[in-house]
Amino acid sequence: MKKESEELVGVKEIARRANVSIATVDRVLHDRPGVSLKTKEKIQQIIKELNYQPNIVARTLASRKKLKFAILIPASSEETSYWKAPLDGVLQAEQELRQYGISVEKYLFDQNNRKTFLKQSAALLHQKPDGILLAPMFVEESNLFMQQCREHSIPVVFINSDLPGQSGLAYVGPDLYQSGYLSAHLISYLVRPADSILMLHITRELEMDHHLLRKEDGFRAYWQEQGYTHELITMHIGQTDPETIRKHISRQLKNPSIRVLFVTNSRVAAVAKVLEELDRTDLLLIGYDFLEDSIVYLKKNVIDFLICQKPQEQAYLGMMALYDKLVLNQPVKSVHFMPIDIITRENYLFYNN
Amino acid sequence: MKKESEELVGVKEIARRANVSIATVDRVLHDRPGVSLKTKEKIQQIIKELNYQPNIVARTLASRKKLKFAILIPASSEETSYWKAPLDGVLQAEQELRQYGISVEKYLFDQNNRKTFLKQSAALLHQKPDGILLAPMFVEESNLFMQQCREHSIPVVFINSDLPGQSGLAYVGPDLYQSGYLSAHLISYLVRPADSILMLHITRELEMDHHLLRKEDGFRAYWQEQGYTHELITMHIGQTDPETIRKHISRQLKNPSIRVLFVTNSRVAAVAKVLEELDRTDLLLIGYDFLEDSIVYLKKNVIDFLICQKPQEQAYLGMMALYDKLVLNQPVKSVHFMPIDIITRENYLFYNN
DNA sequence: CTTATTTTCGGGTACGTACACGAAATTTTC
DNA sequence: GAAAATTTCGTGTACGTACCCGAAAATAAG
Repeated sequence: MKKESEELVGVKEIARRANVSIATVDRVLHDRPGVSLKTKEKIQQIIKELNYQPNIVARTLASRKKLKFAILIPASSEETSYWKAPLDGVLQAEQELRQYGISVEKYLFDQNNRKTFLKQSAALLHQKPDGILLAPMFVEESNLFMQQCREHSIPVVFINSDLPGQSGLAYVGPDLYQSGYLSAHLISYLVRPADSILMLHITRELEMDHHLLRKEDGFRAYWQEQGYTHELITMHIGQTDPETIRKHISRQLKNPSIRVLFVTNSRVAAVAKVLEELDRTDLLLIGYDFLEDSIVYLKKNVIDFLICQKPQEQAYLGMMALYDKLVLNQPVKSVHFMPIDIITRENYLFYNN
Repeated sequence: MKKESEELVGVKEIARRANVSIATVDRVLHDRPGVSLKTKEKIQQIIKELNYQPNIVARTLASRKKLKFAILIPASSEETSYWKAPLDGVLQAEQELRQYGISVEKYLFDQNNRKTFLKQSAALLHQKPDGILLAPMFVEESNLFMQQCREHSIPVVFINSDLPGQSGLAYVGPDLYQSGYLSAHLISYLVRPADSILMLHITRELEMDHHLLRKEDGFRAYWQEQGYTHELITMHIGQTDPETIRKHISRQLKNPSIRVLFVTNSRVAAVAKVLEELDRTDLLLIGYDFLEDSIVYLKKNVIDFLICQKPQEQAYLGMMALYDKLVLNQPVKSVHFMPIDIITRENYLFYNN
């Protein structure tokens, strides 16, 4: 608890006290060679005494070396435009960071194709960026990637989902468990005693996206805590084309007790389309993310609730965390959970994705 | 959607194109006199064409005029040390903002005394700060204060509670309604069919802190939605000394059906003390805020849940919102809700206030 | 038309740090 | 011992903007 109220001192004052030039002080500050051990120690002593804090503004202005950030996230696709929002957040951050001399390299991969992840991650590392924003969709591949980042001491910020057991610089995204838990809570209002619930993981990756499973965990935890006895049918649809989805769902709906469908990602729009075609809009449908397609069905009463987690802000804040760390040299919150927003046809107009 | 990818241009480039000196360009940029209408228009035209964005870093470094922020929040008191956390957040922000040449004037008032608010707010305005962080504890007085701020065009950020019907620059704090709603949800797990619930507003101000009432609204909304029929006893204790609190509570506890106590602010510690003295720690107690006193009772099992809303971060983020607006000239989120954290004796050790 | 006044403008320095370059001091070499 | 090599250090400029001060141009006053 030493007093922080010392007047702002600069290199000039340090140089004056040490009877050297500011260039020498600067060399010590950056641990550059060309300073005798004796004067180096003297200067370090004075720096400590004065609790010198470099002026970041001046440093940024004068600094020649420009930082380079890189992002590695899925591309927005036909299947889902979800990833457009995070990309927008990145662009917003890029806009603001440009005047600090920071450039942003964008590497997008196909979230249904691990190979593209590997390829893009290799290309990214080849650029030797100073900081990375990563959506770790594939656990194994991401772990390998993190390994390499650690070797190059490049800080990594996760968004959208965490990487279990990996310590990046920070995670900015939903509390997936809570998110599933909350969905369960919502659904508990809608469900009647004898109803069954169909939980749908729609993703092409065989080893299901780990974050979907964490949502399921949260969901089941709530259900168990409440002691509910409704039948809970989990289903993984590995093909994401409309026909396959339609086929699987219509088969399941032969079970007349199913009255609630819970889709664990943004593919809820595809399910809504199917329900509409099957003329089963009487079913209750809950899913994720604020996509245009989904909003259409929300308006039409096919989708009942959407749960959103500010994807754009996730990416924006993730980029800013890199800036805080690498430019301002500030400590960064290691976990930043986004709010869990509930969207209905009553409030979607006011929602800010 | 014009492309933003233009190279970064500075005043120098503008001056070159306009065949004038950078000083003249600067005068136009700051709307200072001494430029003929003709050249002024020419320069403005070029500025627009180039989509010139001033370099904030250089601007901050060169700027002579230092910004002054001011805060107007309750002082930490004997009654509750709650307000220590927001003050810490302010200090943290001050530390970071100092190198941008920003100073922070602190005005603290007694949250039990409207007069001190008036006095301090007058003193504050006399300083003519460039931005204000306000905890609007007293509705009427705060409205008056906001009026004056508007006249001087000083942006104001609210923390802790919003000011209904007033439009400040931003609000950073809890969603009070949701907070009460969540409390109700928590309590619904604890309560048994025949139990009564005692809701306690402990505050000296006659017109109860409006934010307590909003918590009550949220609470009652949940209760109603669920169709619960438990007796819900609301009580306002206007004296905050231990004896009065003890007297009121022990009187109420004559009612044997009361099994759950919900305290709508940090005075839950005082209630816990009473329950301990009365040897009624069997009662369930839920309250607000992560204060040392309360944690003691949480550990001792007298308090069952605490609900916290990151008071330190509220203030920190509020200050940074002023910085974003006034220095970076960036748009600011008008509402920033804090997470609603649930603290128990199992997880309090890991909580970051 | 000359002088005084006002308007318009440019040169130059400052902000605090980074770093190139060359000068001075020291050490090494023969 | 001097010359060469090396180490150590200071001077000066740059980053992009703000703003002082004085010069030049335009206008007004006599």
